[in-house]
Amino acid sequence: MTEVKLLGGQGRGDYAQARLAEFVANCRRKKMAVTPQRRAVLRALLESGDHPRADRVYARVRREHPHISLATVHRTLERLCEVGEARKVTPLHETARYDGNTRPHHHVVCVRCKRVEDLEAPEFDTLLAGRQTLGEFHLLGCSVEVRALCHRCRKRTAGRSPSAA
Amino acid sequence: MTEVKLLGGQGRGDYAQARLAEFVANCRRKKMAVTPQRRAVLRALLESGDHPRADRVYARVRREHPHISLATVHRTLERLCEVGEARKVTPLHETARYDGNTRPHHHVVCVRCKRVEDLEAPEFDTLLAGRQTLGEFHLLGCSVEVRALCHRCRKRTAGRSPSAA
DNA sequence: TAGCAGATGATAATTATTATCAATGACGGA
DNA sequence: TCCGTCATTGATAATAATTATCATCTGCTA
Repeated sequence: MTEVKLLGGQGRGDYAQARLAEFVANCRRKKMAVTPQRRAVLRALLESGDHPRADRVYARVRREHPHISLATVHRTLERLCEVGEARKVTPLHETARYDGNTRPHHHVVCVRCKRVEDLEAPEFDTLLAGRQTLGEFHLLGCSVEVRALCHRCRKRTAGRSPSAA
Repeated sequence: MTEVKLLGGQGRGDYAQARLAEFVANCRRKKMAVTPQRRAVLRALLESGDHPRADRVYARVRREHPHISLATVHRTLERLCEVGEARKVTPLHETARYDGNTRPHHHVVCVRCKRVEDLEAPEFDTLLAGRQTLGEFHLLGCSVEVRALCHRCRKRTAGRSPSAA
């Protein structure tokens, strides 16, 4: 059986404090303004151990910051992802794509042009194969999305590291 | 190096014909009406080897079927996924979720309530570790989404197999 | 501390998807 | 083969999430 570990919502307390301090330092380094709104959005994100949608973050930030705009929350979350302070748990293509191939398979997605190709990689499936459950979860299967740059996009892309990592 | 294989757009010609015949048979078995629209949508999906969005499918279907409604295309694609004739290449939660945890990790998502938990599974990453490219793709990393049922949802869910597989 | 580039708030616009509902047509039974 | 029923369709309105716009404001460097 392979090593897989569920992580509890560990984004609380000290961790949040440390990350917030790091964030300020990183902003200074990157010449990115440290505004109260940005701090508040990141704090709200770190304090909610789950994976909130923008509107949940908005609701939480408003408790301390009643004047913040929803647009700012959206913008800030995107910004945080760009600079590597957060991750967006969504596929690279925002809108639904459909696939007529019903055999089990995974996908490679170009992070730039969002082109999707099918990928056969039975290894991925075998990793969970022996396992029925994980903590309180009853496992059904898994989908792997391999992030990549296609040939064409690679030629045109300068280094903008964290957003793709 | 592990066995991973890119699949070309193999959804053409004979394959489409066979799948279409199967589809009709499956509909009969499941008492689901076989309408020209449904046939056309599935054919369009099979004929486009890529992973089209609903609007692309709509555009293609309209060439033969100028009166079809966009709503029907959306409905039909969803329906096809429900009965296992197609797959939706999108996370289970439609709207963006954000994650303040910047360590590399994956996710478990409950297919019913869409709850997301972090998952540490280095094994997944090692599978691609030795590999720089895959066909014309330059690899960057991968995200695994493990589909599961959380404890609470499991208790309330009757068997509706294909949509979750 | 002044000035400016970048950030914000308010709001409009856009985009994808779903809901509504009357009209239609697929399909099992006569 | 025809008929009645009920799922499906088309047209359109509604919803929901996100992005664009733009005037105003504010961190930050000099």
